[in-house]
Amino acid sequence: MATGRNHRPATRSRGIPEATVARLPLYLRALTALSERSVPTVSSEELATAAGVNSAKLRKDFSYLGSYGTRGVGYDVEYLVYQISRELGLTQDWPVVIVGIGNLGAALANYGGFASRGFRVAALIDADSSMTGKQVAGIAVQHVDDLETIIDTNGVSIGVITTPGGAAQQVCDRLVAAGVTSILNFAPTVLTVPEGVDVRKVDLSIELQILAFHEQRKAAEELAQEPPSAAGLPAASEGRRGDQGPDGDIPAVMPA
Amino acid sequence: MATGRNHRPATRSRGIPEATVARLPLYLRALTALSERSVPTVSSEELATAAGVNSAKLRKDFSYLGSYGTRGVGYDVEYLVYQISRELGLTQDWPVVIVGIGNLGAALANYGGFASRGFRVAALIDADSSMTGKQVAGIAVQHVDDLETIIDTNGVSIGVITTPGGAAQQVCDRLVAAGVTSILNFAPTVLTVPEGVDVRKVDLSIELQILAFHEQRKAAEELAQEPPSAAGLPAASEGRRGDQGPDGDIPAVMPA
DNA sequence: CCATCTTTGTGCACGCGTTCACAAAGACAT
DNA sequence: ATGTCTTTGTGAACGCGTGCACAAAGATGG
Repeated sequence: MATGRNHRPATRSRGIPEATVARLPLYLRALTALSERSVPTVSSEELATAAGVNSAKLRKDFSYLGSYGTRGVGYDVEYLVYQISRELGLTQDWPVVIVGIGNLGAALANYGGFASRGFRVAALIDADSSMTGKQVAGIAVQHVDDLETIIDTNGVSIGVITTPGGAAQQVCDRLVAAGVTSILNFAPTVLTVPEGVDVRKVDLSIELQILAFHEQRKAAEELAQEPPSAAGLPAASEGRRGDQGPDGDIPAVMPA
Repeated sequence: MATGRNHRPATRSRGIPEATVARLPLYLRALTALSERSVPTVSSEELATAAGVNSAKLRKDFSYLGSYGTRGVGYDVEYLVYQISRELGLTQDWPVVIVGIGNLGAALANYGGFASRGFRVAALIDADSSMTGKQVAGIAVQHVDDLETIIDTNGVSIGVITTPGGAAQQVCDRLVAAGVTSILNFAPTVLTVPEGVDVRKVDLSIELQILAFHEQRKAAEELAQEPPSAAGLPAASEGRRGDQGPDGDIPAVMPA
């Protein structure tokens, strides 16, 4: 995603593989839970199951950060929490703006998981004038006209876009021009940004479509395994699928 | 993310690589846009830029579905829309339940991108009795006590969890027991499910943490390259420059 | 101090996904 | 028909991520 031009070959940021970075927050959450239960140390095996990953993978991930474990014992929970937090940059304050205060924007504004991890909602911005001044999650919504000023005075470098698809690119451009260098995009649009700006995309409908694919596949498999019971229409159309259908193609069939 | 035991070995569902499946919805969206503009055919190069990917990758992706293009011309838009829709199982109706009608649940219920792609919100479910009967997105919220009945009578196989983290596993268990085999989880929890159930996770705070990591890295690099000038506030970046942003794109959204 | 036991850290092999680069296929003009 | 031009489809190479399996490191007990 991101730029319209092609990207570099899966950059390894400072030696830490992207895949590992993506898992660090997962470990952090599991560790935080342990910390709250005052558990002093944890083995790679335990932590791995808590985070839902393979223990070898976890150890390798940690090895990129340095050697923070003790053989025969495990990892010191508090120390690891600190190290991962530091690595992810969560020891500092990240002011964030949310643009587009519909249901989703409001949901994010209310989401507790942010504040607890160094993210502070600095401002809520919407294009609808009738929203301006309204309180959402205890914060007054501001008008999009003031976007640049807001970014500037708050030193915001991370922006969240929850506008309709049509407005996203335009908002993105303004955010970037105002100095934002990281964008979390919830709009169903491919954003084009200049070099040096990071974009991450969360697309609700895409996730569902991927699930549907697997769901369909499961249904088809089940049907195929089933004995010659009356599976829907018995007689069956003659050789359907005239030309297309990559070979062993099982047409769509609904389960449930 | 499922834990029970590990899942099929990164299964290539029916020969189509996971990575490709994850991109199909992206292509579909771009194609739909073209279709609405009555564009008859499109080349791999054009479609690739519209979808934000590499053209070679796109062609290879399509090659898994079969040979639907015409050399020297490109792909027939309408035909491709149909083929991908069919492949993803979007030609059929998928009833979906959303459990946990807070801000996020409401946002999803209102999200237009669902209905247009074969997904139908069959029911909204919440544990709070005072919510029961309330209309959200034109649908009456039902109580979680009736969860099993709702799943059963509507033939639901896909569930969306937007509850607080604490309730997620419990809800998940009930959904699965009632017959749901695909779950989209927005709660910040690692779900454990039996074999054969797919879970995809969307974690808002994880996405932000990944952005923070890269943001911090960019700031650090800039600082390192900068002459010993006072670099002001760490967060408020200023000097835009043609550096490289990481783009190896590993979504925090994981397959089960 | 030595033996044993636990758990980390990592070398290695394997497989998936990406990308390049090009031959084959078809369109189109002459 | 024949030649030229465009664009697909794919063989092959490469790089990243994963997981196994084990040696090294430290804890613990006698």
